[in-house]
Amino acid sequence: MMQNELVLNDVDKAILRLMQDDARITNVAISKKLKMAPSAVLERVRKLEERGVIKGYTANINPSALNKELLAFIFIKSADGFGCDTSARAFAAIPEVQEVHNIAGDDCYLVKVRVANTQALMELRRKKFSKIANILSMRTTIVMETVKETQTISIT
Amino acid sequence: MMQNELVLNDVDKAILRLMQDDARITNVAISKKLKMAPSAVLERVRKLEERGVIKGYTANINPSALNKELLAFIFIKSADGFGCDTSARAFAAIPEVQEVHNIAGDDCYLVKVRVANTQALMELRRKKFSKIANILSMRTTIVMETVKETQTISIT
DNA sequence: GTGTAATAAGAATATTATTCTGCTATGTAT
DNA sequence: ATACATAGCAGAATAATATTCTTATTACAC
Repeated sequence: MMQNELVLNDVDKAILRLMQDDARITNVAISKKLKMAPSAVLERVRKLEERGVIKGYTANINPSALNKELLAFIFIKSADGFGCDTSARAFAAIPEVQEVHNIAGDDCYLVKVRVANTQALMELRRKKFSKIANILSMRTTIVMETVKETQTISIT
Repeated sequence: MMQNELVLNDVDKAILRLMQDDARITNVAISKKLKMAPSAVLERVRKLEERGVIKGYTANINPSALNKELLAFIFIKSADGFGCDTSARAFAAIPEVQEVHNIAGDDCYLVKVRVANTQALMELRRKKFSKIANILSMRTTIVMETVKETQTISIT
């Protein structure tokens, strides 16, 4: 039998902690920290990838280096029916859109976007969002300062 | 002279694109795609790291594998004075908090949290947030479905 | 021209990744 | 209890990669 599809043991968690902290850590480094053989670590990492526990690896780039210093959240009311995420997919297809969430309470979406400046934000709204059907209203909130921004999940 | 502190050329951008897409890509693989020597790529990657263009590398972990399936945004009004981010730092120190933004318009914070379920969210509010001084009010918005969630920046 | 700095290639070496084999523990069916 | 299958890990051998160092080239300032 196998029922370990969803179960992570302590070794898995330790690996995830290390790779979440530094995705470019070597297998050898992991194996030393965990006092295991590199081959055993490799096997576990592969299984974590195969099982979809690890979805991928990303480099975190400084937004200002790419002249993308303006972060904003846009609340969008849409005429999409229940279970229909047509406009959500359209939002997601825009490169400047980092996140699209269907939020409770107001039958609307919360969209996180990152652009160069307020002018670019205006252009994004006019040229990209305005083309998307079903949008009833948009409310934009601009971020003045970001104190913390990670995707890190606390592994206990 | 050197004024390249902030300037990225096409090679840099190509490297960033590749590493943003897959942070565990090898130097050799990058060098083949870019038709360069591995040593040259390595030198550029190191400089990107040193200059802070690349802030780090992260493994993207499936939240449901870690039983963190509830995402929520909390809008917090605080009595912090201007330029004072005492409570923001307190928010950032909480492991379940993934993002803390100082947003315009309502002298308040937008905090993104990831927890197991609604019960855990309640506990987080009671045990962690309620201890933080200066909080005037909190409004929580629960995410029902996430259509897109990345930190990826479009590199043009 | 001359010097300097940045950039990249190439070769040599160190380190790591990967594969494969075998061992052990665990659980299951007979 | 015995036999069998499976998961997990270690160890060794080999393939691949990372890293260092040297050299060449270019661009640019003086």
